Parts: sequence; C-alpha cells; structure tokens
Amino acid sequence: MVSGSAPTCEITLSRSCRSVSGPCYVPAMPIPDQRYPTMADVAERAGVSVSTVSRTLRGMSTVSPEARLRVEQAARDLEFVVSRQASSLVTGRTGNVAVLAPTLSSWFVGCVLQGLSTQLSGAGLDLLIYPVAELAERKAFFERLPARRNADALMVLSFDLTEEETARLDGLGMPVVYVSRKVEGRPSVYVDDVAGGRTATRHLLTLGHRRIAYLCGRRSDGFTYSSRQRRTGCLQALAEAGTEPALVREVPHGRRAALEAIGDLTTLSDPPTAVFAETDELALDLLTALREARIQVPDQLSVSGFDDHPVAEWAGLTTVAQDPVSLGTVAGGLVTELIADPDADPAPHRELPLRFIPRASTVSPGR
Amino acid sequence: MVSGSAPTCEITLSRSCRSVSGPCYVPAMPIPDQRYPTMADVAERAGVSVSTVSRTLRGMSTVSPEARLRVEQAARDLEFVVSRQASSLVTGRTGNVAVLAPTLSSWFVGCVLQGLSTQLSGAGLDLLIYPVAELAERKAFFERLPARRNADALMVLSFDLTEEETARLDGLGMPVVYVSRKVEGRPSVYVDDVAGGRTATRHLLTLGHRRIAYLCGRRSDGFTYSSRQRRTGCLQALAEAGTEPALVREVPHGRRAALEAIGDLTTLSDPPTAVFAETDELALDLLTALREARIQVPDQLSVSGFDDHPVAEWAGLTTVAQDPVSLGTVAGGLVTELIADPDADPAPHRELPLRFIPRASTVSPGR
DNA sequence: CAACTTCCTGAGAACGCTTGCACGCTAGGC
DNA sequence: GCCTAGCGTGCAAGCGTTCTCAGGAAGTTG
Repeated sequence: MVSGSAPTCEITLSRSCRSVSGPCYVPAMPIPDQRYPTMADVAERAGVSVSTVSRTLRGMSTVSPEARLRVEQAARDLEFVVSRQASSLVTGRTGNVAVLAPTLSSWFVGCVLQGLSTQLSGAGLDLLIYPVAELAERKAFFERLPARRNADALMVLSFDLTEEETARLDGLGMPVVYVSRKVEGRPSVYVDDVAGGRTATRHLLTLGHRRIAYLCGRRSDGFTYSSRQRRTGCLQALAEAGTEPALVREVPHGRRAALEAIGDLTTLSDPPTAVFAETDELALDLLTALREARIQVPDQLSVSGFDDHPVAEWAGLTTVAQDPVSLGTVAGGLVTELIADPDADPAPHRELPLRFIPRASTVSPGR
Repeated sequence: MVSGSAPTCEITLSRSCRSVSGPCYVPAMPIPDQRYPTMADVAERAGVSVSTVSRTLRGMSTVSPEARLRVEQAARDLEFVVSRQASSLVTGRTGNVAVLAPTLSSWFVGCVLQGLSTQLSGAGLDLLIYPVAELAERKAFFERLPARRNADALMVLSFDLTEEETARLDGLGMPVVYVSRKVEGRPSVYVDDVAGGRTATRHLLTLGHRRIAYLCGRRSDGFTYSSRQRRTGCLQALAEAGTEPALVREVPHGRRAALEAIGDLTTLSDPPTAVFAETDELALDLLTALREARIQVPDQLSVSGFDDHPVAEWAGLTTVAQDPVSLGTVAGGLVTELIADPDADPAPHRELPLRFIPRASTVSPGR
C-alpha cells in the first residue's frame, strides 16, 4: 500500500473534446443501400420453394438430403441470415431476453451479465438491456413495460420491487426470473444474504467487538433487497449475542458525499469499533475516508465488506464472497429452460453458496 | 491500508447450490397465454381504422384531434404496445443498437455501456449486447454477423480489429461506430492514448527514473488497440529522453498467473525502478504482487496506471484519467445521429480529453 | 355554383417469414 | 393390380405493422 498523498496536479493532454473530422485515407463506408437477401432469393438460387428453405434452415427432418445440400449452399453463397423480425411475427418468439438492471457500471452487475450472456449466446438468445438507474425511469419502465413484445423473458437484477411492481411483471405474459433476489412463487437465483450478514457479524462478535455499525448506500427507493437482507442478518447476530443494536448508517449517493458521511462515523462520542459494509465497494470508500481521517485499520477500527470484489484481496478486506458470474450463468440456464419448455417447473429456486473470507481488516478491538 | 494478512479460513454458509422449489405462498405466475392486443383491437375500440391508429401512435399530424383522443384513450385502456417486430418488418428499422464488447465485467466497459444506454434510451433505442470474449466467438461473430438484420447500427468497443474485420463491418449495411478506438474514415470516439502514455512516462522520467517497464495484458489476439497506443506513447517519451528502451512485459490472462508474472519483474538482476501499467486494474494486480514480495511502493518501485479506476484514488495510484461514461454518451449521440440522418457526416470523429493525476505511488528513485 | 384545394380517413398491398394443408410420388400389403 | 401409408414438396394464408393511394367532406376561390 502506498502511504502519504501527493497534491493532485492536473494536466490536460489534449484540447478538450475537440471534434475532428479529419482527412480520410481510407475509402469511406459504402452507402448501406443494398437489400439483404431474403429466403425467396435463396429459394430461387437453390431451385426450391421458400417453405423448403425455411424447413432446411430450421433443421427440420422432412427435407431430402439433396434439397438440404442445395439450400445450404445457396444460403452460404448469399450470406443469408434470417430476419428475426419476420420469423418472430409468425412464431411469437423474439429470440431475445430482456434484462432490467439498476446500473451497468457496477462490478457485480457486470459479472452477472457476463455469466448470463455466455449462457444465452449458447442458446441462440440475444441480450436486450434496460438499465433503470433513476426512479423516474423505473416508473416509466413499469408503466410502459417496453419489454413486453420485444423479449421472450425478463430477468430482474437485484431490484427490491414493490408488490405492485412484481404483480405487474406477473401479468407480462412471459417468464420473469429474479436474480440476486428471492421471490416466493417466482423463478429466482440468489444467495442467502441473511446468513452472509450473520456470519460476518458473528465474526466481529467473536473477535470481541460490541459496538458494531452497519453501513449501506442510501437510495431514493429505500434499501436494496440484498442490503436489507444483510442488515437483517447483522441485527440477528447482534440480538443472539445480546449486545446493543447496531448503528445503521446510510450513506448518500455520490462518492464525495459518501466519504464525508462515512467520516462522520468516527467523530461520534462513542464510535463503533467495527463496521460491516453492505458491499466491498462501500467498504473501500470507507477505507479511503478513514485514511484521510488518519484512523488506522484494523488497529482502531475493523472493517468487513461483502462480495469479494477483485480489489478486496489486495486491500486485505475481510468479506463474504459470492460469485456473480455463476449467478448469471445459473439464471441464464433457468431462463432458457423456461422459454423452451412451458410446462417446466414455473418457479424454480436456485441458491448459490457464500464463502466467508477473513482477512487483515478485522482484528480484536483495542489490540 | 491494511498490512499483514490473516489466513483465509473459508466457511460455507449454505449447502452448495441446492435447488429449492419450495411451497408457494403466493399465487403462481399466470400462464402466459393471453394474446397481446393489436392495433386492430385498438382501432375497433376507438371506432377508427388501423391506419389511423398507426398514424396517431407515431405522432403524425394528419390526424384530427377527436380521433387522436379516442385512439389514445383506447390504447391506454388496452395497454397497447406496438410490436417492433411487425413495424420493423415494413420500415426496415429494428430500433436497437448492437454493441460488440470484449467483456462485460470490466469497469471500463460497464461505464461505457452505462453512458451509451442513457443516451440511447432517450432516443427510444434499445441496447443489444454481443459479448465476444474468446477468439472462437469473435471469429463466429464476423463470419455470421448475427447483428446484421437485428440492429440499426453497431458499436465496436475497444477492439483492435484486423483490416479484414473492419472491411467486413463496412459491408454490414449499417452505421458502425468505433468506441475507444480511432479508425480513419469511420465514425469513432476515442482518447489520445499515445499522448496519455507519453505523459505518464515523461512524469516518471522527470522524477529521475531511467529503467522503466511497460506492463500490459497478454491476449490471444495480440495487443489491445489502447494498449498498443499507450505503449507507443511510452516508447516515444523514452526515445525523446534518449534513455534505454523500456522493458515491455506481457502478463498472461488469469489473476493468479498475472500475479506470478508480475512478481518475476522484481527478480531481474537489474530491475526497473518504475512501472507504467496499461490499466489501473493491472497496476493494482502489480501492487498486490509487490506486497507479497515485500517490495515497498513507491520507495523501491514507482507505479503508474491508466484510467482512473475508482479505487485508484484510494490506492494512491498515479494515473491518466479518462471518463468512459462520456465516451459512451458521446458515442450514443453519434450513433443516433447516424441512424436518423443518412446524409450526416459519414465519419465523424470525437476526441475526449485525458487528465494526468500524479499520486503517491510515484516518487524519485532511490529516495 | 362549379372547380379546385385542403384535410382527414380507410382499403389494401406489401414486409419476410412460418405452417397447415393438399398434392404427387414411391413403397408396401393384401 | 388396387388401396393405403408415408415422405417430400409447394401453395397460400396468415403474423402485426406501415404506407401509398384514392376518395369523401369541408372549405376556398372565381
């Protein structure tokens, strides 16, 4: 780790955001006016009817070997790709899966999407992303349900939906899979956040901590589902131990504001000796704030996170590890199944394991 | 920063990946067998023809106020949503933008997508994601070009494409925008990676370093475009200064392997006194490896990164900052323009600024 | 009042595909 | 040799939109 801190001197390397439309040394892009070849073109070239082309390309068995060969050759020659729009019009299948995500820039969401996409691309499904960051967007999404006719299924990523919202999705007419969120009676893939919160807190208790704070991000729409669950686990562990209840601290959005709010924690008359943060990212913000306040971790304050973000190892951050990529993979498997087989189990649940990893950021108090 | 490192004791919190299909306390999901209302339904309810409904819903002015009102009411009553499949069949517009991305789990890509999506959702466009992690997938993508009839435009994210691949995309028949990558004669949004690499290296030179290593990830398909550019900048600065050429060190994929390879650097007989890493994420891996090897940063080795990843500030990592969210926003604006207006500038270029941020991880050698 | 324009509307032909149905041809059973 | 079965194929009817075109009502002008 690097100690101390140099003054941030900022140098602009290039003229700010200049717009260059420089000389083209390369032939310009051809004008996209050529029509794509259709099945009719393939049919003509192969000397068969459109139906035969369609049947061949979908791998139906009722096509003679000779016809199949000719069709495949023609399709290759013309670089034919079926129009999903046209076929979905008939079949009612769009071939894509919609994902409702709170953000795209978080490590967790990125990993889930990564897992999801590898799974889905294997099944020939495309990923359609609806990021819903703000409350207004969220409201609009649930009002219009734009995914309605554009996807075969919807995946809801770690949202803490209201009952009305869930009900609205029920009426969507397509499978809805909840990821990182347990919902009774609906397909869901999740971890046991309560147990995770409990384990992390018990660890702090075992070390001898009695004043423990729970740190979570404040959001316009209340707690995240996971955050709420982890908090529940934390409080449960404290209640079991019979110690005083945790200080629950909400941290406003925005990095700077978060740092300040976190700093406050240390100026309390009777400050906590340990902090359990909702996520590793938040825990890292806390570490930054603490360093600015010249408070030693773990000597003066123990810190635990949740997630096992890649930098947690480097930071020596005690944490509860989950594997978001698997979360995505499993969810992807579930959704392909639900799409393919309408009488599959309508509400499969998959719980993925958590793993507690103690590191250097937590020690006994007053050591 | 946390020093020392506790043994990693791992506790499984719940039975591994058990599959629960527990009792449903909530009414099960309704079977999706209801048909979605069509324009014909709306037309009937409003007492007008389908054409009028279509015109109204697309906001055409040639509809009488009364008819418009009735149609809007009927559409609301029935919760009507147009079928993009059907309309795209006739208009030739799909209403979605395809994104070719090397991964989804990196911070950089996540931020770009975030910016992109906010911009696109404003224009009523959906985001269709094609992640192409491996060479095989990449080859398949360029062979089949599955985006061909399913998107109105393609965004290529920080890929270092071959000339054939670029040429293939030219023939795609839709606008292709290159993000984080300058391509002559094609629309692109990028930063000046060469200047960035040069500035970071000059900074190290100014501090007095003479043996400088450039660290980059090794990929099956050679250097990333950005990585190559940054390396060029680094070598340029060294050449200007007339010092010995940099040690270029490629780090294999996979976290563990990377750590080991990085560790090697320190066992050289004449080790570098400073390292410039392709990305902050790589620089952080380096810091981890160095800590394991008990090598002090910055006292024994100075480290500079690139990107200004959120944890760079905490880590006190000197870096060259770029704003990937803006990259996405600007690219999104560009692409909506290209889709809407076919005779817009066919190859607009937008260069975004970089900002050098010296922090605690770089100091003069042998201090 | 006729002729012309303007405004709004609806009929109907696409768009590119899937699929039910019917047709012809070969093969097998009596 | 006739009937039936089965296989491979093509015809044509959609799927839910958009869009051209024609036509009717209303308004404007000479």
